[in-house]
Amino acid sequence: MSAAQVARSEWVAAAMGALAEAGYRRGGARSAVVRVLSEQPCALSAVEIGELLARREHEVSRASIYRVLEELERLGLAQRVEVGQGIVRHEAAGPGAGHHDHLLCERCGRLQPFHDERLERAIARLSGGLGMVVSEHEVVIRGDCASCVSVDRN
Amino acid sequence: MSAAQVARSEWVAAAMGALAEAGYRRGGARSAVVRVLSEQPCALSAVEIGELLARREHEVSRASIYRVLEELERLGLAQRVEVGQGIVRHEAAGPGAGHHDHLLCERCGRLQPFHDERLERAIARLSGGLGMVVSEHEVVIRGDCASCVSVDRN
DNA sequence: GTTCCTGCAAAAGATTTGCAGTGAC
DNA sequence: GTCACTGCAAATCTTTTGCAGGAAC
Repeated sequence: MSAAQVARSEWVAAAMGALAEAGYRRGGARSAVVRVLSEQPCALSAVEIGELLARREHEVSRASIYRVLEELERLGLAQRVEVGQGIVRHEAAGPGAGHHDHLLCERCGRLQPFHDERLERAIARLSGGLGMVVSEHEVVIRGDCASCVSVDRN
Repeated sequence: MSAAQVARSEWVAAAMGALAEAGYRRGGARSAVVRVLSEQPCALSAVEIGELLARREHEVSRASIYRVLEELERLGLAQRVEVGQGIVRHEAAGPGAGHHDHLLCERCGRLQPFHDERLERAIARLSGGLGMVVSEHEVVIRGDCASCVSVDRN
């Protein structure tokens, strides 16, 4: 099991624990959404989550997906990532989920995670002086990804 | 006239020029939207732009606002800022508009601009090594703003 | 006069809500 | 047995599109 997989299974445990502690019971839709989120490298839209679930486990209603995502976000276990096309994407967040930021290709729409220590330090330092209780941050870098640019050259 | 106001009027001129150069004529809705954007310190939603215009100039149809914003974004004169509630906000961007990043209060929903040189440098340095042609970036820091926190203390 | 710009109305999506049945505890 | 969870259908809201009249050039 890779380090990332271990971290992800820790996130599943943490998420289920936090949900239980908040008085939620563990219905099928809820754990299915948690499981799907834990396996993704990057953010998914509610529709994509629904499609994945339909394909790999069993159909879960769109409304339930939205409700579960809302709960997870309220508890700080998931994070909204809003980037392009008016669609909201969601990904695992909080303890065990591993923070990352995002690269968005403006041509193909692909969203990729990345991480940079220097950037994180700059934000941490900055956060101290804002007069605001900072809970999280998000960086989106937009441009044309390598594969789109190389297609262009042909 | 303050430095910011000068910059903003430069942006209006640049935007109108770029639009003209791209073959657009100057209809009422288009210049009204450009003017409203130029006066705002931070991003507005299409609905908010419509309300401001209705109050201060004259009613502009929602569809036209969306069309103008789309043109401006295609020309790099405006930028989408997507942050919470599935609503897309828009703000002036490009030459004369002054880049800034965003602070979002998760309690009151207020969006404020901020700028930090160290952060910009970290992102510029990072962008070089991504294997991607970077066109812009956006940083959103979320948390509870000073006024919301002080309300809490009372 | 031609071509572009706008507003209106309808359409298309995404997200939320109300309600009744089912399942967890 | 009670209360929470889920699915379904309807409602809401934002954004997009088609079309006809009006305005810029």
